[in-house]
Amino acid sequence: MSKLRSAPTLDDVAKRAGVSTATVSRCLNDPQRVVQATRDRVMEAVDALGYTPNFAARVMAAKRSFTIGAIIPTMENAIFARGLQAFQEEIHQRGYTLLVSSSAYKPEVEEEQIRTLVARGADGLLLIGHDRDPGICDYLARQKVPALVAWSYEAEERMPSIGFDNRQAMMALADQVIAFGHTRLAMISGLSEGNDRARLRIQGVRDAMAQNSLRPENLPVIETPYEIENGADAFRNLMTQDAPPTAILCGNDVLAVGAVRQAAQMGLRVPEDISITGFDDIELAKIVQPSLTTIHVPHRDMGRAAAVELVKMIETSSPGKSTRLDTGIVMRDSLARLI
Amino acid sequence: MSKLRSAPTLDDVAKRAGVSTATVSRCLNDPQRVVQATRDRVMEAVDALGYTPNFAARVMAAKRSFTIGAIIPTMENAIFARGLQAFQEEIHQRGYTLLVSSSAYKPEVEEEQIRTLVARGADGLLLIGHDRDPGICDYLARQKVPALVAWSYEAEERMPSIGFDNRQAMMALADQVIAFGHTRLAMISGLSEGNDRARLRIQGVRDAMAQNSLRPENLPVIETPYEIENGADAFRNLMTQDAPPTAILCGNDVLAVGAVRQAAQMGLRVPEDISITGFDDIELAKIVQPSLTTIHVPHRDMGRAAAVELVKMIETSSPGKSTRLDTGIVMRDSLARLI
DNA sequence: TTGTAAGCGTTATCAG
DNA sequence: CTGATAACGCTTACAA
Repeated sequence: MSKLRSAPTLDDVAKRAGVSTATVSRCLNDPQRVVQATRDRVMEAVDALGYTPNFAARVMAAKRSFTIGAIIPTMENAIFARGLQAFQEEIHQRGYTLLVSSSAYKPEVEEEQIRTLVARGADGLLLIGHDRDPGICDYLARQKVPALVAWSYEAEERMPSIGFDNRQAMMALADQVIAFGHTRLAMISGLSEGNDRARLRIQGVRDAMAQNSLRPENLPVIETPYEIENGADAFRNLMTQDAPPTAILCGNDVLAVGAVRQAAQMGLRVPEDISITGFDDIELAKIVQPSLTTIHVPHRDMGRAAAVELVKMIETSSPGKSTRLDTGIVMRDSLARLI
Repeated sequence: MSKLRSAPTLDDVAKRAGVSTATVSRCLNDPQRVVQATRDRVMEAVDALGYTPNFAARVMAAKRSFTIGAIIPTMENAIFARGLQAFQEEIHQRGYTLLVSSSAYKPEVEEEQIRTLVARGADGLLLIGHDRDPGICDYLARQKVPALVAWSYEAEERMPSIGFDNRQAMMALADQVIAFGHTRLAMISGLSEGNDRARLRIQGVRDAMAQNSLRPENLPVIETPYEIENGADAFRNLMTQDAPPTAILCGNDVLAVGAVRQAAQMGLRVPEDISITGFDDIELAKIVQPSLTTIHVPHRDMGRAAAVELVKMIETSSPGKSTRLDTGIVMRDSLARLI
């Protein structure tokens, strides 16, 4: 009948300390509610036995997991790494643990992950971007699991968000490009379906063109997954057509790096022969040659702010409030001034 | 008494389908054990109610979580990203979910994470490298939680491992460097304390020197955390001494990239004035100029193999067997031939 | 301040 | 093939 070297339980600790399980539980969760003497005895028992509370049991009883789930489109490239790290540090400080999973940019995978995380008792969820099936928002509302959107800011959306204005950021950059005398623009974008960031960035370029009397409908746009190779392919594609562009705006730094490399491969000088811009300002942007003119995104600030807000939503049952962070243009070497 | 729009439970489903909870449970876990007719009725109820099983309850009852935990030193740079992604894909295919956390290269954090993951009912653990307190291995053994080490191969260690021979890989590279005529070597390493990969890579360089009649004790080694900036600082340090080296071997690509950038900053040409090598062959290695001569590590294969092995350990209670993967030297542009 | 005992939502063992 | 029912380990009223 003896549990052969299995994990010690509350009961074991209670017995060894000569108290009830309730008291042990209190010692662990709210130490002030038990007198010093018993507390000492209990704690002694706890680490004599090497006791660790069983998480599943705790979640079931408390209906609270101190776990926050995050679903990001990808872990492979660095886009989300830094912000997530900051998010993690911040919630950890507040006593929460982070569960990360990646959806590979697939809506149906994201949905499955959301359900999994909720079933696992996540107290709150961090999601990327606003584009998703309303049904899943209903689900979250019904389950009363607070969710916060990051990497995108949109006050009018149903879920609160912490991020930046993707359209406006890209519009500012395109504006700059045009101010430098470029009139033949092109764009290498991420897949815009189900990805509001990608969609809004394209829109930003178009809006800048319209504002500057260029014809947005003439903007060549290639949509492709965010991979270096794809950026390279798209670049070749764009440059081998008649009247190639003088400036290519890329949906993110990864695509831009691919474009820069392909340019070198084709014997084109950047930015003398062709200007290329990025978005995100990840580490790569500084390292590639020439270094990338790009949009700086405050990854760490965003992660931290998201953490603070989400924890607040969880702990006060507040609906959550949206915050818009600023981005800025980082001028480096991949954009040429024509005039 | 009505549960106001709370998550539906097994009981709710059972009632709606007019069966017992046991039957519903069986429908979900082992459908063959219940006849088509009832199964249909149950399934209808399941998705009419939008039922998702409560994970904590399931874990408690089944003592099985279909969760695998992985603790990696860092998520910030790309070193582990690719391998982990492959690992995740592979276990997901086998019905497991991955829980990732990062230890920031701190042994005490890793230990805490291990305990947390075990408390959460992880069925198995993926750990990086062999260097850790034996106490924690005892703990894992006592809890009967299988653990597998990756990124390092060492048949003699207590835990089974899937990885490569860090010493030998680095030795081969150093050998090549020496064969190219370099005699004044230096090394920029990661912090070797608690990091067997770093330690063994240093050893590899020393062994190659000894084998080639150079004096290993003369090798200048700077140990520093794996960050680009640190690689740059170390490089400056090394190059501003008397009789600077002609080749610097870096503990990984991140440090090497820092060194390359600092070289440019100091007006030194790579590889004409100074040769620099990396380790890992992450994406960065191809992008930096000049591209990095480095050690290629089969990240994805390693991740996949680790997944297969760990799941096997979990499902068959086998002790696990170690596998050594091959690495290779990738010759690019950052290493010069002197003779 | 501490103890008792009723859940929490599953799975699994028996019977039927 | 299906139904009761006893765990699983913890939290939390409620009592003492």
